[in-house]
Amino acid sequence: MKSEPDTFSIDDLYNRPERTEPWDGVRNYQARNMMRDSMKLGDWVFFYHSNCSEPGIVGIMEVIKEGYPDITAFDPDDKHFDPKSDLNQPRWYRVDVRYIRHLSRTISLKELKDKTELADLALVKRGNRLSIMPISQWQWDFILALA
DNA sequence: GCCAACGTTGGC
DNA sequence: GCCAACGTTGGC
Repeated sequence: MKSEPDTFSIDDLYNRPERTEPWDGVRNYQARNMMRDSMKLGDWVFFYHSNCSEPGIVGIMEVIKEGYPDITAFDPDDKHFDPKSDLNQPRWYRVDVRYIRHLSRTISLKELKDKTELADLALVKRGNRLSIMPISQWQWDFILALA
């Protein structure tokens, strides 16, 4: 899962009550589908810092609540308000995540791109702007071993 | 700040 | 259903 550290960093997550945060404001259907359908209680997730001086994976968090309607879509004062999201048929979903730990160092995007073993990782594929992407167990283990 | 690579919108 | 225009993402 990506986040811009200027907006919400892994340190921000660490400092939240219960070190927990609803991952709201996502307004992309593919990312929505993953939160609504694929991410399961207890799943571990890499926290990725995007749009910053050193983009890369910085830590690990855990899904502590599976997909449920993102109520920020119903709030006209919210930055991510979507008038087309119906209360009875919500368009957007979110999951809750909890901080697990920082990695011992940032695994930079550059380093991930340089590993031929990770050629199939969605994150390093050209033009991929999705803020939530799948990862295989094998890829997960490989990346963790780099830290 | 630039710009490539998207995703969305809306006229037709 | 097509596609041009527009907005956003995010690396660099």
